Amino acid sequence: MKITTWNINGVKARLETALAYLKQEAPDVVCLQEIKSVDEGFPREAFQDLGYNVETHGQKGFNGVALLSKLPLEDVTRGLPGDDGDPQARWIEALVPFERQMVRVVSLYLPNGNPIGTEKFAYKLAWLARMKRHVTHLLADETPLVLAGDYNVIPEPQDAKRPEAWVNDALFQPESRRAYRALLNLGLTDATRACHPEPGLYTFWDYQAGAFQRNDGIRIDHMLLSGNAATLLQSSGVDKFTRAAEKPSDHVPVWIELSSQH
DNA sequence: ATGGTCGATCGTCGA
Repeated sequence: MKITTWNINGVKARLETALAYLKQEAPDVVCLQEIKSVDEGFPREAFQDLGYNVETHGQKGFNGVALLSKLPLEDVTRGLPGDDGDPQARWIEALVPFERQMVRVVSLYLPNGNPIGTEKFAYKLAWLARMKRHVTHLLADETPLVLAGDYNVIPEPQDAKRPEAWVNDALFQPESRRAYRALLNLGLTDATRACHPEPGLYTFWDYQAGAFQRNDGIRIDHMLLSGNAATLLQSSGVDKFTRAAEKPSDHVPVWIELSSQH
């Protein structure tokens, strides 16, 4: 089973780009972030025509996440549990049939948190703490867990072409990185890093100042796997070629292949 | 040091 995560930076602006990619790569499950659409405005029929079941958690203007799956999605949860008053649409989880069992898949869009020293950064850290609490609950279940999305965290210096350029950015703050490590320390595996230990692998390049042409990127889109999901991990990849196409997102798709066969 | 580019929406914020 191939699972892909992609921050598409607006589903309306990216519709033709996204459909062409999905037609070509045909992942079984797709986790989308930054759909920037309300649920009623999401072009679900276009994805259904490619054979996907569609579940969205959107809001007006910003944020918004979605799950697409060729097999039916069950037990859909919208919103990160732990704060019913949070209006920001950044989390959707569901169960997906896999072989003779189920896998729990999450599409998440972690807060950016810039600028540091503001309520936006405090919200990012609070969100990370809330995510850790919820993931702890999810891990108490034996269902394999895949946490896919835009984490807005540069885990290590090797995850940036120019780490020195990010020292005052919320994505590379010690507090952000510490909270991300605390997630990993629950027993999660960074699937991309597990398959590709070498530095220089990025998932985001700013639109500005020719960042992609200079390969001035960062790795902030991650797939974290529970232990029993990591056992199923066969391969992973980052589809950098999409960043060079017409009307690209500033993020590229990240994928994993899961199977119990060797 | 500043501005540089996109998307949603239509002046300006968020990234």
